[in-house]
Amino acid sequence: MPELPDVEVFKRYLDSTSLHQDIQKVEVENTRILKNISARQLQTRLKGRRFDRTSRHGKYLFVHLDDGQYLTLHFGMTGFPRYFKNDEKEPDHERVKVKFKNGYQLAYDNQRLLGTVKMIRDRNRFINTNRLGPDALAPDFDFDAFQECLEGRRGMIKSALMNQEIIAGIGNVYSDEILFQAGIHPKTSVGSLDTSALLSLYHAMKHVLQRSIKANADPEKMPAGFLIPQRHKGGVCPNCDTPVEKIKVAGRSGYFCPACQQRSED
DNA sequence: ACATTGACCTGAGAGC
DNA sequence: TGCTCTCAGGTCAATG
Repeated sequence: MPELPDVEVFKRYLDSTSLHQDIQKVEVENTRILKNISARQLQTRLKGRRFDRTSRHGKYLFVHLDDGQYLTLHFGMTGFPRYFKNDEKEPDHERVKVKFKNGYQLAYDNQRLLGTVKMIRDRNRFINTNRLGPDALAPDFDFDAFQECLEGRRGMIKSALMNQEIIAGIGNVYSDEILFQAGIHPKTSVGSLDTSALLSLYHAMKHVLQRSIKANADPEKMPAGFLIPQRHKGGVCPNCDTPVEKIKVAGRSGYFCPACQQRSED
């Protein structure tokens, strides 16, 4: 699902396909995906412009326009971008198409309609009003900042990792992987983690996210020793072959290895 | 102020 | 075959 590594891969995809081209027109197939803007307004604000560069914060992708605006994309659970020639076969669930003068288009595909396409003028304001925490991979998000974010939290660590107000970018799948690499049970309460546990959690977070981007966020290309390819019924721990267990944490299905991720007293 | 739960949304897959 | 049920999971509003 589009979490930080997936969105980073999308970002690089846009960088290598969609920058510096004149936008000819915009077609909106489903307006539900648009949040603060009508289809007509979106067209007006994009037509004749170009994409200069992109940036990412957590699971949000910002496409910087040449006039200072930002096309802001969130992919929900099933969203992805695709750049292709106008006469090629379209993806199944195109919601918004940005057509360039060169005969190609950038399509926003999203089966389940839970994502958003917005136009904004102030990136920092957007991050503040949406109460997004620091991006998990931001260089200045160091261990001290990480520790500070989790201070005073009472819930379960898996929920905290997935909370975008605390840290931006981690969702259900990668929170499982991070906890697995750190050897921490998903239901461990945040307050019961000591400094050494927090330290291994922090390093696991950075390592898992960076390594996953390198693997193109593709489960089949994940390094040996990753849990992600085993996140299903019948999966086994890559370290000890113990069958993985599935539990509900805050309404989400979490997978973990009951042998490698023992629950400490809390 | 914080944590948890249910609704939103669509299609795949299970079970009968 | 075809129907119904469950599940997937990011976010937000409602509730605890």
